[in-house]
Amino acid sequence: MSTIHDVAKLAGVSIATVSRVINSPDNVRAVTREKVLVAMSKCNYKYNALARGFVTKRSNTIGLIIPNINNPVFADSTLGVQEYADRKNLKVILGNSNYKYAQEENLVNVLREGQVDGLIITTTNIKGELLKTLVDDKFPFVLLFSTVKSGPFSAVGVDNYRGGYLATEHLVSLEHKRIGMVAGSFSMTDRSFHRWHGYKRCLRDHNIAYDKKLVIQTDYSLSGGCESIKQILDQQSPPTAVFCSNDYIALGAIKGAREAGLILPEELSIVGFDDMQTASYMIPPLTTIRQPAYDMGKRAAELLVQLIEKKSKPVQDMMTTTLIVRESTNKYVDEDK
Amino acid sequence: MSTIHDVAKLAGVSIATVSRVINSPDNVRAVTREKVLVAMSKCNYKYNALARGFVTKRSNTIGLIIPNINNPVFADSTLGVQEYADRKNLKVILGNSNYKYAQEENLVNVLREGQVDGLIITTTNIKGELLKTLVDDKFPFVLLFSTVKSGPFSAVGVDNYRGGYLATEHLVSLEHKRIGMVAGSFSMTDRSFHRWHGYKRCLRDHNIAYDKKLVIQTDYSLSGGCESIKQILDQQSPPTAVFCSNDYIALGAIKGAREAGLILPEELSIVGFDDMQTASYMIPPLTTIRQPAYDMGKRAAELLVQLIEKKSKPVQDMMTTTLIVRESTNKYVDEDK
DNA sequence: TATAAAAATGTAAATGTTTACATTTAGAGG
DNA sequence: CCTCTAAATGTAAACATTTACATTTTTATA
Repeated sequence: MSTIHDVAKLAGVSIATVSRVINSPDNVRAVTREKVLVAMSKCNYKYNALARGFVTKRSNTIGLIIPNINNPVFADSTLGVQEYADRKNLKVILGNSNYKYAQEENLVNVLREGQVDGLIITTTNIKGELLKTLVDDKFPFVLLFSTVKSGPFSAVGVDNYRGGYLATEHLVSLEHKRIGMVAGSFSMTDRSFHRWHGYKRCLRDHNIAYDKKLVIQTDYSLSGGCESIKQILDQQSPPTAVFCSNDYIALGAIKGAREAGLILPEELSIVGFDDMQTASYMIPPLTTIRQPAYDMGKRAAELLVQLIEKKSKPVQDMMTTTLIVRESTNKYVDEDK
Repeated sequence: MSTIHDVAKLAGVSIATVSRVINSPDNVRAVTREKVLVAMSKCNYKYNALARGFVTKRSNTIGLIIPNINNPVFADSTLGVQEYADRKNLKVILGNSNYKYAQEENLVNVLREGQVDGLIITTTNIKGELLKTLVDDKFPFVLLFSTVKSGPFSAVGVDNYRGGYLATEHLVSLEHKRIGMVAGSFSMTDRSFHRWHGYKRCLRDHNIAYDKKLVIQTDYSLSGGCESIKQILDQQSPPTAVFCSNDYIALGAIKGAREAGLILPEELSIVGFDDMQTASYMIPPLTTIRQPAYDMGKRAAELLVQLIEKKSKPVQDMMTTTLIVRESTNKYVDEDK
């Protein structure tokens, strides 16, 4: 492996000049630059980014921690992060926490060892020590799919409370009275928790009594959604509509409902959350609360870069959710009539 | 930021000893180790992985290049790679080529600058200069979702020809005579190409004439599948069964077929390829050719580590595909009867 | 207790860049 | 052709580790 020294010798210049043609070619005379370039290809020079990182204290790499790349909404946000990172010539290291806080801590610690200039974290535990430590150490990071509107760090998210409210309101407007919810476990993320509060509040605003038998917590998985809906459905007076914490759970729930013998959406309306890419390809196409995952990822990356370059104070960016009405929800029909 | 030197001074030992408690703690006496550990936490020492990488010429990071993280099958394989990488304390840098060879080249070049100890590549162009260069430079890499059974590099894949054959055979066994194919563009990957050959061969073996009007190439997207199936269906004698290059396309195709007014699977049978996680949650649940994406990712990572540690010669690992019969395929019914 | 062997620790060089500062060169204006 | 200024280039230190080798300490054995 040839180094900058070999190139310098071959080209008859100093190593500083070689370094300059790499980093600021405009500061070297055209003839010299040419000489160096020729020498470089002659000795098959490969730039050593590790050495550069060592001296500049920059790896030009950022870390992205998400719960699970299998969930399309996280895949979308990842794509957004990458898009912006590419533009800035940053690499992105991806880690899955699998909704486990311990795993999240572990990832952060590993990545912080100088491997990464900053972090984008979709956290599972907003209250954890982890974030405090990062703040204390002034380590650049931004929260993605954040639930907080203010704080000593940058964040991009969405008003989950409002999203939950919106979803429920849609169901109410379709004259449903018994509206259930399949919620992602509150212990796993508080996003689900806020959506649940929006759901409850909306019921109250419309004088519908909250019935805890219609709410179930599950893990963020297809099978979780499938099992849970069956449980909810299997009781005295089952719901006629269900709000699912996210589309992924909704996909499972639709399958579960069908397996329980229901016809959708006539006998059961379902609303999801996220608007993942395949939502409109589901049968029935899923009515859902859209959050702009791709844009959120992109924005998070942008904020992170600003932080790294110390160009800005922490910023919290809350994007808007929108109700996308498709065909998984239906006006309530009273079968007794 | 404190360094190994600060720790050494504080603990009253040499820097070599500090280095040893980090890298091979068993080689230092318990009392000394304790002293060092205490000193470390006292001055809030943070290990500098960049400096280590610089001297050891190892970043403990591998690169993973896939076409698109949005396709669940690539998400699955990514998870497999990460699982093994975690076990070996390796980080993984993820890059999306978006099925563009130029983007793939670019990613490889960036990552090779000493940032990465090895690469796992799901290539879009098996014939490209890229692989040759990597081989020439003896840079450790393994091909994932490879189509080649031998060569001067490690690879893990699946017999796509056989997979295509299997899928078609299933349709033939259901007595279909007009069997179409929605293929991913051959120029994008040769996996699709091989599946198509398997399809053709199977038709021939069963004395069914190949009709090129029943085959269409599209990009690997949901909308691609949706549009293409409509096109195929919209002709004189449309197919009664269609083999889709992958599940992602199949998901689009199912939507397209429905929009064209067909009832599935009675009026049109569809077979996919991949068996992505959501395949069994589709309506109808998708009959497909399973390839073990997660295991393939894991195996690829394993082979890469062996290559990096120079423990092995290149190995090609071909895993088996299996037909998973669900409900998107149906026995052919002749409506004229 | 003396000695040899093994274990623990220390010393110093090496790694491939960037960069502040110093020096040289080129070009402009008289 | 000289002087001055600006641009180009060179010099050398710094970065935080690892590691081969040397030295010291500990342990085991006679």
